[in-house]
Amino acid sequence: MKTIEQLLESKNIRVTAMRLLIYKFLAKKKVAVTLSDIENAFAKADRTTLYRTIKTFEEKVIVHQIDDGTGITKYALCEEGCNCDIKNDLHLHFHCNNCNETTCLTDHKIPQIKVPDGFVSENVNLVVKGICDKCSG
Amino acid sequence: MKTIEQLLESKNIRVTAMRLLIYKFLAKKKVAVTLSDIENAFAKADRTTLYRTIKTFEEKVIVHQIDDGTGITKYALCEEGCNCDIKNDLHLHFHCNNCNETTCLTDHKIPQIKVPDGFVSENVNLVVKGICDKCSG
DNA sequence: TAGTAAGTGCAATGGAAGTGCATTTGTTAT
DNA sequence: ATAACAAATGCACTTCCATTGCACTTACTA
Repeated sequence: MKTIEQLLESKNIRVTAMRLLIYKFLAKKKVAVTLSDIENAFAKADRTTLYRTIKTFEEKVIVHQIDDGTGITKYALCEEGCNCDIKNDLHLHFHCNNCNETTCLTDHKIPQIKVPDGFVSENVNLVVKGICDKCSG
Repeated sequence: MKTIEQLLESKNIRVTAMRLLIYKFLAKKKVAVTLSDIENAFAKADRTTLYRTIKTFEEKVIVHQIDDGTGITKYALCEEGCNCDIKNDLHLHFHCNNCNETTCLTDHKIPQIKVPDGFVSENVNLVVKGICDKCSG
């Protein structure tokens, strides 16, 4: 079990107080968060710092970006077994039309998609929308 | 073979010069277009008009909206057999990472996606990214 | 411990989406 | 045909999120 510090160092990211806090925040959340969510959680910190921290995490494949169709980009920690690189998230996401939360369904792999001749598939973005487990209960 | 006028009338949309032009523009294009694309094509017309025209078309299920992950919403004509309603496009889309164009793969249906217990799937957004036929040639 | 590279905060910009209101155009009933 | 009404269009403006430039501070390194 790596500490967060070790994780960051292993990816050549300098350990700072801010980054640890943001990492912990993301880890605590089970769902994908927007930049505003982070901003609200750390009202004292500047928006730019949060933005750039997330971008750094993204580059170093600590978080992945999710476009769930709300028009606002969300972010979630890459899981242990998450082999998404910068451009590819290989699992699917679920967006709840009720509570507006987006969840990573890490262990649900995206089925192989056939594309027409001449098209080369590099990666796939798949968002399922509906009602999540908390809201359907 | 319906004329465009007949098509619009059948959906209770008033036929105007602008709407005919925009429809023809969409029909000529094989790929999904952004509002800016339309704006550039009709420089004399006001952006608001184009915006509201597209929104009208969308409501009346003449075009469908596509979120291809670029952050900019695109629009494409619903095909003859396209049974997408306002909220659901049932086919998948291909986004070319090279030319940045998004194509409807109308005859490629989205496979059934399994979601965990408690989750209710209402619709699915699936965008395949890669290299399109024009760019891979 | 000085010097440098990276991180942070403030201010400002840009792009796309959306809205209010006045004006014009089209439709309908007399 | 034309008056009266409804819908469409154009202009101006606003909002929201994403992004960048620059100054300042903090952290690593020789």
